[in-house]
Amino acid sequence: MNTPSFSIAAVERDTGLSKDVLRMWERRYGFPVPERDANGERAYPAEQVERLRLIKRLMDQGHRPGKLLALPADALPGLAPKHAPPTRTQAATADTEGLEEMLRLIKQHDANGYMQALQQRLARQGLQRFVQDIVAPLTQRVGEAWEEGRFEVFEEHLFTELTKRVLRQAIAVLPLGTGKPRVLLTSVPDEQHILGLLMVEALFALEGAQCIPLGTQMPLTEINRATLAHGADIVTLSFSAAYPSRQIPEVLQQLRQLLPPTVELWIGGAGVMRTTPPSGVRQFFSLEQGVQSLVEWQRMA
Amino acid sequence: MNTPSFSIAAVERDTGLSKDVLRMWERRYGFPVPERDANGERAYPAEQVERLRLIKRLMDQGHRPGKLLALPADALPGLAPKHAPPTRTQAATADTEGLEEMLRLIKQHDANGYMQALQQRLARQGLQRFVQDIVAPLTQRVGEAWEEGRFEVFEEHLFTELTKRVLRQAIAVLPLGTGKPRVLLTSVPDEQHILGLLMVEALFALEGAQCIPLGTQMPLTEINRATLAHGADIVTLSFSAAYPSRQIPEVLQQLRQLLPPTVELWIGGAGVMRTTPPSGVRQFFSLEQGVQSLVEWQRMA
DNA sequence: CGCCGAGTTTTGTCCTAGACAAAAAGCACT
DNA sequence: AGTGCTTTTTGTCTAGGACAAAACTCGGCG
Repeated sequence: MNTPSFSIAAVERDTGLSKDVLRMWERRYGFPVPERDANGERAYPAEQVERLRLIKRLMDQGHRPGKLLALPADALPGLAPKHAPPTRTQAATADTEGLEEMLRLIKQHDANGYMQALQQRLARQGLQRFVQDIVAPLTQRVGEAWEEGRFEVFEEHLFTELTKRVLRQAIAVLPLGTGKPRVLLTSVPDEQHILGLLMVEALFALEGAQCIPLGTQMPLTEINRATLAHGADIVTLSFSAAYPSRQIPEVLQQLRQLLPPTVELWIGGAGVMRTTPPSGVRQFFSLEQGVQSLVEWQRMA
Repeated sequence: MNTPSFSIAAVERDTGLSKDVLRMWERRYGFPVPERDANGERAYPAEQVERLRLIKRLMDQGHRPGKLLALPADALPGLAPKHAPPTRTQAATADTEGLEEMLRLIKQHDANGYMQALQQRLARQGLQRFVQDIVAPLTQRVGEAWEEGRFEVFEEHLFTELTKRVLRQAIAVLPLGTGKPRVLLTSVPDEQHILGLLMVEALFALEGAQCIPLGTQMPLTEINRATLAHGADIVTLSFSAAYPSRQIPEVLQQLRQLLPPTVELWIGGAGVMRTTPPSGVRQFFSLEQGVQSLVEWQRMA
């Protein structure tokens, strides 16, 4: 046979759909219907995995599983995003043509060209405006492009990796923060996106805050330990659009319960737009809002 | 009640033990024995989660679950690592005292001091020796320290995050690679450690290779697409010691089957030390070995 | 004394199938 | 167009059973 087949664990890895869900769908909707290997275990042909991947992407855009699974395979690629297109509030000030040009560089896999374009803009505009006018809108556009199927996963990865580099580099050369609020920046397990946190870190560091970057995927109990060990005043988490939003309230409540009450818990990112946080948790819808809160905090102290 | 309790999903998140395993252990060994909430679902008290976390760490050191679960809770912390202490082959040339000093900085949570120490050494020694004599041994020591319980998870995260920055920064200022082998660097899903890949990238870039860094956690089918899109000659993966070694052969075989036969597949990292790779996959036990192979490749072409 | 092969135990993952709660959608009624 | 209620949809949890692969143990042989 020429088409390799995937175990249920492999499909979970590649599509992000849990084993439970895969089995449930098979039972309920009659798709996917994997073959069985010699041990009676599911063996998914590559073609079904591909279709599952597509279904997952459409679900992330607001489509419902029941509808998608009932649809024939060839009807899927034509579907448009379902939830309202994201607001483009910042478009007025942004250099739209320049942004599109940079997206084009990524799309052409021109890593060097993209890096140069970034560096150039950083040098010209300074870090603050670079973050707000370039990186943030770019990230948003890449997210949209991915949702619409115009970007491959690996193109998004390349974009993320290169952009992270420039941001980290820019942060590294800032004068070391020694100022008032000590801010711990991280994300919870299963949330691996860090670009948003880096943007926040850049802006916070510019305001003189002392940032403690812990990377992604910290277990909640470890976030608490780190908070105590570093004497942090604020814990900032980021949730991307890809994070399962149903889990957010539980996670936040749990963490809020673990942390000392005097420590503030701030959250932001595309993933928190559609949820209301539990009490004692502060939610941000934009970078500007976060910076404003930081400045307020500093004035209060 | 003052001790928050964890759902089975939360325990999976925080300990890394799968739901299946948690239920299995309960059935077989009588631990953990969670309480039940109103719906009859498991609710793990914080104390049991803590014990599970400890058990997991000891398992990663080579202890067997059956033994650990039979042991009383207070006997666990005293256990020593089981598998032979890693070889310290490079110790001869390394500046042992300096390394220990840097570890101490991390242990004291002195992020700024650690960054300065790193930058200083990078400037003094140059990138190549910095990677080989400082970053690689440091990473190894942090791994050992973590295994022995001398490092907390969040300390390891801080170390990783700060070290990544310096490395990325150093790579960013290298002359842009345009040379012969195009090398794609990434890791498979569930493998989030990237420090090893960054070290490889630094050394490869110094040899004039053109590196395409895609970050971590690429689905296998996406690795293949990226390879084709970028026209890569070599795909390099890294497996950390934390990666479940039982899954490595399957993953490699799958990927080898997906990739065009002309594309080489190179793997390295602490996770591959104890496994034999399938045919068509090249395994590296040290950074030097990787660089040597790259140079050979260049001579052949 | 060390090494190798066979047998035994340990251990994780997969399987089926049912139950239920939370979220989303539909709908009636201001 | 909004608001509150009912129904449908959907994911996660539960239970125990089966099995294969890995790890350990032990006997025999060089």
